[in-house]
Amino acid sequence: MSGKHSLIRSGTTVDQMVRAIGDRIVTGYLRPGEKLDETSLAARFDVSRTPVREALGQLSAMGLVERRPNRGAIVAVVTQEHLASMFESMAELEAICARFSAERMTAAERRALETEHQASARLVQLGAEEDYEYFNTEFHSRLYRGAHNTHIHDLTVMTRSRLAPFRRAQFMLPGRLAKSWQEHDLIVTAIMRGDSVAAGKAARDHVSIVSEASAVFAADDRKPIRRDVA
Amino acid sequence: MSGKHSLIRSGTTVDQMVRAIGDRIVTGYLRPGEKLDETSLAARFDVSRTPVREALGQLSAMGLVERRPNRGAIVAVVTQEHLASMFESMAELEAICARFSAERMTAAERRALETEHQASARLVQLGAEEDYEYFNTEFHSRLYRGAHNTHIHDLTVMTRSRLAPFRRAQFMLPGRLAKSWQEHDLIVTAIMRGDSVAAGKAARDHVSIVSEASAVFAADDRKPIRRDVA
DNA sequence: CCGGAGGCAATTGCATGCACTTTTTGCCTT
DNA sequence: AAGGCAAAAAGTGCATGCAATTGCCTCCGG
Repeated sequence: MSGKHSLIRSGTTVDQMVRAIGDRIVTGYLRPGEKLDETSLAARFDVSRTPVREALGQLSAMGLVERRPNRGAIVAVVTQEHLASMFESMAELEAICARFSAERMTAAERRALETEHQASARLVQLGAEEDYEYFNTEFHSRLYRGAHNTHIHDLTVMTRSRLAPFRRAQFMLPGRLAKSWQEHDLIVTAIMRGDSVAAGKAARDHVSIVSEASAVFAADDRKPIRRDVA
Repeated sequence: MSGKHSLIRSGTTVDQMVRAIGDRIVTGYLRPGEKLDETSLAARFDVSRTPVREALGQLSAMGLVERRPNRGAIVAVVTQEHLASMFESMAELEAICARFSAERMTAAERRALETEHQASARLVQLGAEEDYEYFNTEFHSRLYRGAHNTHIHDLTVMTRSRLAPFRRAQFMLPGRLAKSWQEHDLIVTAIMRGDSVAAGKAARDHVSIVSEASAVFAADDRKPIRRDVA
């Protein structure tokens, strides 16, 4: 949510805290279950506890942080079951975006999607994981925007960010890039010919496969939590 | 979001404020665009500004209020376009829930759904708007829970609450109760026979119709508030 | 009569302080 | 030595205070 605000280079300390802490969670620098001590965070960012508290409250409202009254906040811990439910939701949301994209993308949007997608083929050949990941993100963002529905866009982006910590691992899997590109290709092809049903299905399958890949890592990765905020 | 927390009879002042203010927004007591003055709210609920501020921050993260740095908070104003996008999203979300419900509801859940639905027929005959609305909410909640997917559940509940201010008006439309019941009946029937496609379609259509009904009211009803939002 | 500069009141943003809750530590008992 | 209890330490929750920003009002010049 708050889609428009996230673009703003906000001056308020609270928003900076939300972004700072949120980023660290989403990028996996802060791991699920890790304790978020108000005083330490305040010291770490050189602000008072108030903005940190407000930020934790907002992150809690977003689901990234879990707050136990009087007992502090921790990075939200997701159970296997909840993780699965998020991936399943993600698949459905992406399916909706792809379906709507197939029906509603403007000519310019279709062109841009296809162009960028074709360009990314080069990155697959080179095995440029990092760069491909960037294109991958951009690719999916195009689908979300192409749906021309701000609320679905917000829900999807939000869900995606909550899944982010569990997705990074997948790229270590060998052959993943080529597979991903082919799946994208199915989606693009369907969208280009305006086949909303096929686009939806292709997008859903794409996420499902990512989900399976990530689930493997989610299983073990979770034990060694205790770690201090630097 | 924060699905589990919302059930807790939370002792913390901030959560009480979130519920108090959030309820007033959702029920339409506070209208979109209305100014939310920290000091007044603090005085009104007899707490200091701090919990009010935190509550406003969280509500802002949820999208119920809009916050302009240094310029105060207002109840979120939704444009016609955004409203439409939320209704469309709602239709898709409900479709997903109905689809999953058709596939996954336990025997007990199906039984309860059908029983309650049949019981509500009586309320239609009586024209008991208020009571029917309660059943209606319960009916939809059953669908969300029946999907057995906590994240979809959260997204749906959240979207529903944001639409709440725009839905109340629809019940003034004559014949609405009977129509609503018949649409519910289509959904229930499809779910009972495990027809996920039909259930999804019926649910989507149901919301779409509500959407059209509400749009009428959204059009005029909203002017006299103070629309200084860009 | 209109438009803009300056100042004032109102309001927000953040820091600090204090009370209360939880957790830890150390001692005593068994 | 293990368990339990109590006091201290740590950390959270909320109130209050002060600086900073905004919006308004006035007054002046054109």
